[in-house]
Amino acid sequence: MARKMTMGRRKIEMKLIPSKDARQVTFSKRRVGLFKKASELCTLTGCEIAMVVFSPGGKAFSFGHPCVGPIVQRFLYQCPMPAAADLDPRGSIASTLNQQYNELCKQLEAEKQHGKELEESGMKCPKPYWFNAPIGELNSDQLVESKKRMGELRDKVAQRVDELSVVGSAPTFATGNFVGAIDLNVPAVPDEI
Amino acid sequence: MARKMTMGRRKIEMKLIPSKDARQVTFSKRRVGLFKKASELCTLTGCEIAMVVFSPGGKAFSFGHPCVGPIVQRFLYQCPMPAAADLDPRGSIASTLNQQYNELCKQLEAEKQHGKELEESGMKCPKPYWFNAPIGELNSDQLVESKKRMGELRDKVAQRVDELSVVGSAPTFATGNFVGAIDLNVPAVPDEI
DNA sequence: GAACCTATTATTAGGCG
DNA sequence: ACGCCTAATAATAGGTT
Repeated sequence: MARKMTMGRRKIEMKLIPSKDARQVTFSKRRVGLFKKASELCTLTGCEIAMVVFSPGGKAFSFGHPCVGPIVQRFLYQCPMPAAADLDPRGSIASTLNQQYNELCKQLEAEKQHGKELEESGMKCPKPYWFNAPIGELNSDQLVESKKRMGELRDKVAQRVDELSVVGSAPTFATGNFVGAIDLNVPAVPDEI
Repeated sequence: MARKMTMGRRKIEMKLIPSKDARQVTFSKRRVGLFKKASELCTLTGCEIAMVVFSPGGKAFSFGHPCVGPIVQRFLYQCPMPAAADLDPRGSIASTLNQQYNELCKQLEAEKQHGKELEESGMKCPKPYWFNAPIGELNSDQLVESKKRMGELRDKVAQRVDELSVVGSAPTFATGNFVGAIDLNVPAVPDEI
């Protein structure tokens, strides 16, 4: 009876891998797996995916089906055009943004879930007015939450300003030169990782 | 002895799923799996990922860590782009806000790693704000008004972010990212101004 | 659609060359 | 870095609710 040749796969904690070296190994392996999953999703369902990954070392990888640029472009500038809005004033913008919002909720939930195994905080934060709460009265968790929500709000404000600016004036670089090449498993920036 | 309750997982051909219905099911399941994989890669290795997915039905989903826009911009332009100012006349302000936002993202990530994030005190789904109305439905006066109020809100957010930054720990991250029109965090129900 | 279920397949952590 | 190996974990096809 042959002895076990390897220890086999082992469960790992879902936190930043301490060893920089092991981190790189895991990154390489999992990046391939991630791209493969994306590729499979495309062929199975015919969807379109654009993905950009910056390694811990700052090296860029990208996956695109059919290619990164157009998809990103379509995502970023989906409906700000008045003409497009006229075609579907409500559905287009609302439904798309709504999907994205739901996704955000999912991500938040997932991350909350991860925090469950750690301490609990029993904090209450009963505020419809978290926005105006005196900072001095916030505890640690509330502070964190407040930061997060301010960040989200900031993001939305930025987007809204952009949208309003575009509508209010002429769209600028919507047709500019984007990266149109098909990048598949190819580092965009040759550099050390 | 209980009989087999299900057929279990079965191998499938790696080609476009014929049934439109089954395709949608597979898309939904695998999209979640893909995003989870991406999330894990981020937490394990500290990398940054931006992903945009258009479902076979044309709906947009996105994943970003810490957020989609800056990563995409960084990929497309590698450095701060001058043309971005065209999108927003108040470029400097937006730039400052964006930088602060990136700092907050980093801080949040760091604190999350410490396991200090948790709690779901009702911030799962932020209430819709007055500025959620689809731009396509706004008339000229509403646009002007909306712009004005967004400006005010932006200033308030900036102030708030400053306050939180001072209270929080030291920020890091020095990349000159620039935010365009970004995804995520858009309240579900459109409202009127 | 989403959530749960379970048998099965797919992925991968840890080693080693 | 790349590939190979293996045992163990993770994802998921097909169902049901």
